[in-house]
Amino acid sequence: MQELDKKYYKISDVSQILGIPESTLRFWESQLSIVKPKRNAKNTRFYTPNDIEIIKRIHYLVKDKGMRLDMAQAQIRANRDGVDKRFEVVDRLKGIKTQLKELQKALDSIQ
Amino acid sequence: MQELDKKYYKISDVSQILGIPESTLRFWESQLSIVKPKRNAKNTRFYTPNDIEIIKRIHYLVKDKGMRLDMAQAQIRANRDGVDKRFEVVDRLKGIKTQLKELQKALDSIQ
DNA sequence: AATACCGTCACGATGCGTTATGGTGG
DNA sequence: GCCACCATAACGCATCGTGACGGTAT
Repeated sequence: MQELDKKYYKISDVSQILGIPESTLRFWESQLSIVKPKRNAKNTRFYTPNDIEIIKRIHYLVKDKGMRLDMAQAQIRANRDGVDKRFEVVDRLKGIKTQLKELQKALDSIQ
Repeated sequence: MQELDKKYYKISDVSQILGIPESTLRFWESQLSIVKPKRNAKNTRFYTPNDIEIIKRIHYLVKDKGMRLDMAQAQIRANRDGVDKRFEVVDRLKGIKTQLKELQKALDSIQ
């Protein structure tokens, strides 16, 4: 996995890191509302590591999954909920794990 | 859910049932290898209920999910495995359920 | 004759991305 | 003057779907 330790990246950096042309990054930004990097006073884009992660995901959905741009965006948005639900499930499983451990202890203590 | 009790359907039936033009059904068939309805001696298409289910799924993936036709097909093919894996998981969970029930019985029988 | 299929081909719409142009700032 | 950025628009390409045509069978 790529290390993204800087706070902000220029479009040329993102292009080079992800192997996506700058023109494509600009085009995606024009089509999607999910990627809106910060700008400085001179209107230059500055991408956060999180921006880059989102772009990476778009690239995956569009190139590998064959999704349309807007649907990829919808998918990513929906996935926020999906991820949250997964965390809920994990939490419930953690609870069950605790119960099972207690059960095991209880069983061990028998005889 | 729609009842598909006949064994075979003509293209006009499928078109009417799914609300998809015949031309589109023919086009999809020309592009995909996953929908190849049987033909009679006169070359007329005859769709099985299973064919119709697959077409319904294609329609969902392409229209609702925004996938490209070929990717929708790939997804459906991959999903066969996915479904199988899910069944395996269910089987394992059934086994665990049985074990837990036995455990419960064992616990109940203690004092 | 009218209807319901068939294949093929041409056409148009849309989505996607690149290229070209001209402009600004360091 | 060079370079990196910007916006905008024109362009090319592929995908998708429809419509039209002529042909065959009932």
